[in-house]
Amino acid sequence: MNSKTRAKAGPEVASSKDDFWPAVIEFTLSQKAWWMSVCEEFGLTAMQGHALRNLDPDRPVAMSALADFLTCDASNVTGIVDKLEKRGLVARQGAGHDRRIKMLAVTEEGRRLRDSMSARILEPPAAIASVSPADRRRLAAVLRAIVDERAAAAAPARKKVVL
Amino acid sequence: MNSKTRAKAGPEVASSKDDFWPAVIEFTLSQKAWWMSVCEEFGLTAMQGHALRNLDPDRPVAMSALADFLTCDASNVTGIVDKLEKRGLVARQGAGHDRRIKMLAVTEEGRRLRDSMSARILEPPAAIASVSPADRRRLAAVLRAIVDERAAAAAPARKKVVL
DNA sequence: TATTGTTATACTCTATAACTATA
DNA sequence: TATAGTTATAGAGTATAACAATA
Repeated sequence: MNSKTRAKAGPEVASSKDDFWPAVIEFTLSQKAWWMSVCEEFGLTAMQGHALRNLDPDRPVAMSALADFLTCDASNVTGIVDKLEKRGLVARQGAGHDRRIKMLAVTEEGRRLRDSMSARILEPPAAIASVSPADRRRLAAVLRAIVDERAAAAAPARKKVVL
Repeated sequence: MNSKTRAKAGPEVASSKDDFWPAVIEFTLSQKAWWMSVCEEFGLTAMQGHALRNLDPDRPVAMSALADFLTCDASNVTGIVDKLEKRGLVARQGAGHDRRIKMLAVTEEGRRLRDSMSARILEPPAAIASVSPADRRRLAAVLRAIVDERAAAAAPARKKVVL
């Protein structure tokens, strides 16, 4: 049921142009389901998966940085990290220079799970095999431009470090 | 912080190819935040927005069909529809031929809100303006192919009506 | 005073299981 | 028996507000 089955769609004008953005939106929805299923494979919820994905096995990450990445409140991160820590995937550590800050380190078990999940995520769908390198570059560029555009619109007063 | 800042990345092989899929994943995340903000504009949660989007102003939709679209349990849909109905955006109706089934009709107020939201959603980001019609067709086809592939993998024994 | 993270609280989303009413 | 939807319950995510420790 892809629907939008309008009885009569009226004059078929610029259909190829108008289909692009709807296709992008439809794509996004399918990705959500895909992400949940991937996380489920590893016994994680969607947010726990996002959190673990953002952590760095080589270098502890501050709670606040994780909250920033997940775009959710710090109090929320506390609960999410609690569950990851209870499962032994991450560990809270002091930051040393600033004792308010807590850094999140990935445990050995967490690293293994994270690596497995990364490999799983990066399995490209078969459907992109036929796409030429040029098209890949173009599509990737478009998607990144949209990301940047939306991010700029959503966070007008964010850090926005101008490297 | 796009990171993956590996100290030494080794031989830089096929970098343009390997960046494609990561770009797609990153895009998906930004879309989630975007969708939430759009729904918020209209006083809806993300799921309420999805539900309203799937309903048809011209033709009532069964609860079960909505559950299917949202890929969540029927008991969950009950609560989501409760809130939409309490706000006067949708109304439960009998199906006539099968009195177990409840159809969801969009109210006049619901239709207005839905139309506004649709218009808002279909505002294409400025970033896609530079993409040629030919590229749009190709890129849309890629995205739809991925959607179909993932849907087929996720729902092997689904209805899958072969129109 | 301001910041980092936690706790308390409340609401939404989520699934499972038990239930009602149909079929 | 099987199906459509509800209710009860419990776990997870979510934000706000109040708080402790630290800067």
